Amino acid sequence: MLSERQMMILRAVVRDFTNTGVPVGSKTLAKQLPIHVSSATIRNELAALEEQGLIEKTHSSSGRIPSGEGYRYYVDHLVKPDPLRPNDIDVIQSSLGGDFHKIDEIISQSATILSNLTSYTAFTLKPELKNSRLSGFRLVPLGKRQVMAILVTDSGDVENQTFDVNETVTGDQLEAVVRLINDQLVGLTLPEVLQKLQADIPMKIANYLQSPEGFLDIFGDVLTRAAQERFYVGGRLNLLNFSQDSDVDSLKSLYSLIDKTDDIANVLGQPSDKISVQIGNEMTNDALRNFSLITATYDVNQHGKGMIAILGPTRMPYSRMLGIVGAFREELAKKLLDYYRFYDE
Amino acid sequence: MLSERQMMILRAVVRDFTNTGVPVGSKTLAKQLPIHVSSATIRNELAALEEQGLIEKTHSSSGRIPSGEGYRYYVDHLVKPDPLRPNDIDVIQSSLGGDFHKIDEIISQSATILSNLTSYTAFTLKPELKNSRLSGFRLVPLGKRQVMAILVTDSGDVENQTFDVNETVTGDQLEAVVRLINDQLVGLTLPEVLQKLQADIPMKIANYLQSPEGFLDIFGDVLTRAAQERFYVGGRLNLLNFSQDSDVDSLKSLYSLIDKTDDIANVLGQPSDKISVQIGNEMTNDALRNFSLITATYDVNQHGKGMIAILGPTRMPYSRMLGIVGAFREELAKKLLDYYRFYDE
DNA sequence: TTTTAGCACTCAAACGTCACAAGTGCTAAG
DNA sequence: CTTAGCACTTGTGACGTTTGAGTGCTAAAA
Repeated sequence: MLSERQMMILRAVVRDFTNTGVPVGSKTLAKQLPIHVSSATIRNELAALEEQGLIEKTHSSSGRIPSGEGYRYYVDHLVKPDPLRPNDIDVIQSSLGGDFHKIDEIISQSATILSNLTSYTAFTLKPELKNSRLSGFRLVPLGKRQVMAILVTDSGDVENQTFDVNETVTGDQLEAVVRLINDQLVGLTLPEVLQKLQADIPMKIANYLQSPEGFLDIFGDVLTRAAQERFYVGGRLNLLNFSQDSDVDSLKSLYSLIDKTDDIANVLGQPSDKISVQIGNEMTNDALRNFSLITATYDVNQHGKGMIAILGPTRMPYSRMLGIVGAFREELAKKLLDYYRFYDE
Repeated sequence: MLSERQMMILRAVVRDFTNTGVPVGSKTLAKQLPIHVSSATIRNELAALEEQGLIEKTHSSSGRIPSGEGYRYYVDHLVKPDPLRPNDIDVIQSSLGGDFHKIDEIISQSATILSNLTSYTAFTLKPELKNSRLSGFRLVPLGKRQVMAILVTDSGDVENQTFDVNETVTGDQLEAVVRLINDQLVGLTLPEVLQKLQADIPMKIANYLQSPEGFLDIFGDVLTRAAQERFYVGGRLNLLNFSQDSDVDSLKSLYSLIDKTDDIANVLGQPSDKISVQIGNEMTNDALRNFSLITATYDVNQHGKGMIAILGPTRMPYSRMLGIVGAFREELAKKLLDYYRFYDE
């Protein structure tokens, strides 16, 4: 249990250290704090905080820096999100203000904006597609042997893929297959479609194609891709700013991490309505030891929920970052609702 | 003009320095060289080479390192490509052996292979499309408002893009436009198509659509993208290995350079049948000061020529790298000819 | 004329010493 | 409970020394 004064001191330690990067000592704190106590008193309190594992020393006679637990306590109990700076508001307005023709453009642009605002690396994830429905399927013959499969969902997402047909398949056959798919599967959610694809569809298709496996593979492929969570990353290069003393190896593993959709999904974790902060030492991945991750969901009502996140050094100004993430999720939700309203009408 | 012995010494200096990274002195050279002379003699020769600007000292009493001009002389006159290591041959065979369904897959995979072989960053560029021809165009209505434009070339490339039609356009109108395009433009090379698009096509289309601008934009867009040179990059992260003392800024500019197609095209320069080496100081871009670029074309007969390149530190083992690039261009050409043979038949 | 041994000289890198500044813990008095 | 005072610790940076690799030059040898 911390006293009021200890909280005040812990808050000051975190704020000072995240701003300057220098371990903070008792004298500095005594000057900074609103209360009037001597540095010796602060020293006693610092010792108490260290006792509880909230702060630590870099060497036996250094000032204090927050420990992982200290950051945790700070973000859980002591921090309060900063309001946006006027300048930041401008940036959001102007970058998100234009006309977009695809959801993906908005989401991808958002990653860029977030990374610009924070000067960290940002991730955005479009609203989950689990409950979007198949609204159409086409097979378009392109030439001698190539066919393009196109899949459209009711949320306006389009996924396509070209493939080779190795045997001679007639246009009539293709049309029959397309009609079958559209009759049987349109209107179902994507997971439902995937399920049906395992069940009765193969037999029905066998009426029109002698070897339906190849086709089913393609269809399953493009379907999975459509249903897959789609990540966008902004400000990749900003990671370079925080690689202490050019530790190339950990940088490399960091980059391979953020380029793998699965891994990132794993790290981001489950969506929750609150803005969540993960401190480096709390994350399983070793490459993230010196980083913190702030994640938040945004809510587009019946169109589902998406996620935004920023990845920066553990030593980041949390109040400002929480302010940015909090405000941006709202703006993004608004923008997307606008977009859907236009698209649905 | 260099004497035989001077050439031998320069070659030894470059080879030793590219291997060890340490400035090389007269004693080391005396031991290494096949001829039997004292270090003092070598010192005299080194002074002569320095006189000519081919080598230099890092400080007044250090060993010698090759200058930009020294590297140039070395690659122009002294180096001879190493034969591939058996291991490298295996890597190429197994990575390029499988079945590919798109040219782009082969080219992109090639960038990865090259970067693995060299542990540098590799670029690959698919055979130029300037003389490939438009072989088909489709407009596929996807839903209330969305339409997908698909363009196919005779080399099997497919390019597509979805767009919104803002007014109510009937399926008949779309079909008429598609028929017009296919009648008038199929069989022409892509540059020819682009040219016609500026000339008489707009008027003809105006017969079917009241405001053809939007459509022409889309068509031009997807056409340009199809005709555009397409780069693939492999081993991006390897650049991190050569950033001396974590010079974050130059690293960043390096990365933004290689992510911009236009800039890269610029740096790679014009194709030439010989394998070409550009030494850091010869390149205009400052971020490349400490790098060298080896580029080579590969030739797929009537299907045009493409390019491969590797970017590594100026201090790279040129003989080995030239061997790899030389061998790989052959393998790639063979593979592509195989691919086209299958596709064309 | 070319090569070589010898020698004085240069410089980076490694190392130890020293003083300094910032900070701590502890004690004893307020 | 707070604070002044003090001894103690440690990173940092300045400075001088030593060491080793390498150079240029000179004069003798080939």
